[in-house]
Amino acid sequence: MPELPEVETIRIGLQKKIIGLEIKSIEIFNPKTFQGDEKSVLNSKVIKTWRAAKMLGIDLENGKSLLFHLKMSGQVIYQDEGNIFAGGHPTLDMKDAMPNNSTRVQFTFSDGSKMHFNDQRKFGWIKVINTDELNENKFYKGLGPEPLDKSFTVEILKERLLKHKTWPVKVVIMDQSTIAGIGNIYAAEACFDAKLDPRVKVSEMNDNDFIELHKGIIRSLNDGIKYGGSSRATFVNAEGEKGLFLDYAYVYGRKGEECKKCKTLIEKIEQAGRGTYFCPSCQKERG
DNA sequence: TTCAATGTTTAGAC
DNA sequence: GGTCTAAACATTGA
Repeated sequence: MPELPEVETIRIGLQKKIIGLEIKSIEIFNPKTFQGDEKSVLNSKVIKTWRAAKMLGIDLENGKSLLFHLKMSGQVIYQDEGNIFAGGHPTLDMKDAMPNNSTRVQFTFSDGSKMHFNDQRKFGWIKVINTDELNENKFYKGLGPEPLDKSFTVEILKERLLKHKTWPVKVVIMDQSTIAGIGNIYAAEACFDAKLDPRVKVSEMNDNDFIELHKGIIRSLNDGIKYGGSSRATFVNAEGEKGLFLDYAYVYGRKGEECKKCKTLIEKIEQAGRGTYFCPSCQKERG
């Protein structure tokens, strides 16, 4: 499940490869995945790549931009002479020949290299927009502050969270309009890191909780980037297999397993229709 | 066979 | 409008 760190890993990889290249052709295998006029992005140089929350952007010289959203099962796989670069949802077939049966869109660049947008569940999308109309994009417009930006301070976190005083902390940090880019996995991990019970309401948090949560969010996201960078960014062999992805998680997906810190069994509850994992001992509810 | 899983959008109820 | 719930999207695997 690609979240902010996975998308950032992809962006860093693409940045090194495609700046200055032109898209020569686009093959669309699943029409719903690609929105907009694909011809309008051909034969124009890539000038910039960027990321906002879990959205990836590629700006072109002709004033058009491509927006990507991987949703739950998207992957971006880039291939040039002898190299494969892949990021996103980890599956075994990532390292196989492309396109495969989850490939939805294929881009061919001016140097002959190819980029594939794979998406098992077809929830992800690619959109063509005018670069200067990005601010009108509904998703982009509604985003909260970037948690890895230097300007994201404890004060900002507190201010954003207090907009939803009655919400449980884990639910509120997943809300894209409150903070950008945190999904179910990192929300759970950030709470664990901050030793916060995910059910604690914002109104029940004290100053120390905000400080710890701020650290927890940044630490788990950075760990994710580090992890993505080291194990998936440039794999050429069997890396990218399922198990690797969540090996570093303390609580996510570990129901009934021992907490890595205190050996208490990890519990799972439901919050806002999503699974929440936590250690009942390390993450104590406030009194 | 049914159901949970994921991120986001959209719709509806209070 | 805030807040909450649920369905929808597509697919897989338990």
